[in-house]
Amino acid sequence: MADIADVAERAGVSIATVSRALNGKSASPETRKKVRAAAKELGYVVSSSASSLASGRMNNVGFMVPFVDRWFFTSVLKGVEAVLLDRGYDLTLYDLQGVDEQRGKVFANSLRRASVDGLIAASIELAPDEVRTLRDLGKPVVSIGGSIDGVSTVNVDNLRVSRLATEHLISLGHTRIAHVGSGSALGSAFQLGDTRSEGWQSALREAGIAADPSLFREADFDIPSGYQAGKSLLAYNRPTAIFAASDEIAIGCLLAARDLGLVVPRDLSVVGIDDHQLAGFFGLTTIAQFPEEQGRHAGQMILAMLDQDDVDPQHHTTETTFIVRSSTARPDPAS
Amino acid sequence: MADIADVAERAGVSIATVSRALNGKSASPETRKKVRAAAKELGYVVSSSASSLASGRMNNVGFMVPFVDRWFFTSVLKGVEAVLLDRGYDLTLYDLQGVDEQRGKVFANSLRRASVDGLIAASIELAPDEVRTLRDLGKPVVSIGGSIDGVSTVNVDNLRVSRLATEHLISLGHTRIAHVGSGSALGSAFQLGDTRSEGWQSALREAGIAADPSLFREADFDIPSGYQAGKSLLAYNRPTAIFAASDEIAIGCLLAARDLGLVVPRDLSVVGIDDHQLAGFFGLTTIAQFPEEQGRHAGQMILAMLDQDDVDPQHHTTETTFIVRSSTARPDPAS
DNA sequence: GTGAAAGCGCTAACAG
DNA sequence: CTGTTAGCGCTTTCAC
Repeated sequence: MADIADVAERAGVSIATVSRALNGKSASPETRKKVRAAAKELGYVVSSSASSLASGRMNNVGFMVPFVDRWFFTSVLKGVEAVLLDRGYDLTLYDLQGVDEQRGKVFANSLRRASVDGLIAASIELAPDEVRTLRDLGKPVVSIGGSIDGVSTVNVDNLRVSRLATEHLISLGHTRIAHVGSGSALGSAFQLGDTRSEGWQSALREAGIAADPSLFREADFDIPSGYQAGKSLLAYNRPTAIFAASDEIAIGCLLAARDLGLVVPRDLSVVGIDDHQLAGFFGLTTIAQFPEEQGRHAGQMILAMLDQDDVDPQHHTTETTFIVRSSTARPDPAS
Repeated sequence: MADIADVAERAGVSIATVSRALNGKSASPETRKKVRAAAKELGYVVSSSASSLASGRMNNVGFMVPFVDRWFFTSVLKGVEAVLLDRGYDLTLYDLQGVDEQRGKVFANSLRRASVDGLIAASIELAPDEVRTLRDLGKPVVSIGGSIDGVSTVNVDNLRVSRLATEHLISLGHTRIAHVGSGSALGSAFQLGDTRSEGWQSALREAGIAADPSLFREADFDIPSGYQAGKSLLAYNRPTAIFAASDEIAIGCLLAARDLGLVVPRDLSVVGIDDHQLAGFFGLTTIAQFPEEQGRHAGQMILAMLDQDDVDPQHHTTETTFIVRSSTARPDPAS
């Protein structure tokens, strides 16, 4: 591998000049041309470790998620990656695989080892000392889908969204409205769904309807889990409507209803959150939350923080869109 | 940040000893204990760039995919990540986002910059000179879902699998058997589906059935695209069976059939490949190919190559399982 | 705008 | 088993 000295020799300039010319620092146009040519001829590429060691910049951003194989996270990832690649940054993925304890490992192994310039955490509750470590290291953090003290965030207004969804069902005349979302299990370490449960409860309360605890089910944010929850919810003394904390859960409920011989929306109304790729195929009424857009925004935020250090924490709320399809209707008076 | 010298001083040993003690090289148990203690007290963590610069090891493996938001790739990713995290390796994600030209960029920006120790490429056709560059750099490569000259591979026997799927339909008595898969568009740069088309053709040929070109449709490997293809295939002069190159395509076809008022499997049989999470819900007959397992295997392969350099290219074929559900049956004699 | 030189923090011979 | 000593390849003052 050709190194910077080879390029310098070939271009007839000093090592320092090569470094500057290649990094867009002060250098005469003419020198720059010579250097570029020499570099190309030699097939020279900087050594990232040498460059990082000398400069302290890694050109790499970490992205931490509780799961990679969920639509929401994959979509966010896509948005983040698009922005980063475009700016020549690499993306290091930390997939916690649903095991919160992995977080400590990742911190010890990678983050503190300073192998990334910053961190984007999606639906993850970082511990205060982790945040402090990162700040002391001068590494910006942006959190998606959850707020962490003193950290920039990209979010949707989850409380509002879940109230909206619930109110939609109420306004159609439903009173037995169930909710499938995440409880404490994942919810605490991974900031997933508690706020949505609150929205459900508060909307019901304001409508003068008591939130029936027997109409709540916990579920992971995927289709099989939504299916289980749906089956259990619809087996006996069933609700006329379900507010699911995600489209994947909602689709699971729809499939459960189908398998139980229920007709949607006649026997059951279902509303989700996301606007998942499949939502349209199932006629699912939902609230779109554009995760890819959230990812792009988070990516831009962190790049901005990298460019000009110490920016104050920013907070961005992504807009949502209510999409009414055919999975919700007035309750059947006959039933 | 405390550095290695601080630890050395505190432990009362030399810098070199600290390095060795912490890296599991020769060091007396007692020294090791002292050093560990000192490191912990100071909150010391190696600088990855310094360590990499000196050792040439990055502790990082690149993972390249044409898309992140497809079930297959997400599943593979999950498997790879599990193995790597477990061994303390980081994973750098290169998401080409369906744009093959991104590959060149990634090569220039990251791979040659030597920021990874090796590369796992899923369904990607690396150019010969790219492979050569990597080999010259001493960086192992493993390819998943496609074979590249002189590179280790993890694969399923795509030809066999697609023949199997087609033969299943033939054995049920179908003769108008359509295929939805990938054509040349993505197929060439991203090794996705051409082999599966071949399997379809050859199985038909051997059964003495002419593969009708009008019964072939190209599709991306996702549900919406499968839906489009299905709609177009089933609109007019329709086949009695469809072999889809992936479950997502197959599910798209199933949804298209549903929307056209067709009853599966009475009016139409559909078989896919994957055993996608949703396959069971749709009663889809399919051939399971365990992508997560493929990912784990690829991860182990590359770790092995990293441990003992210059191993000969290995080739691993993952087993598949035929799963018959309710989306396939004998053609309806009435139609 | 350009060159010389001092590290960045660690690992890997090499002696002992 | 441990200390000494070279670098690893680049960026960045500091002079000029």
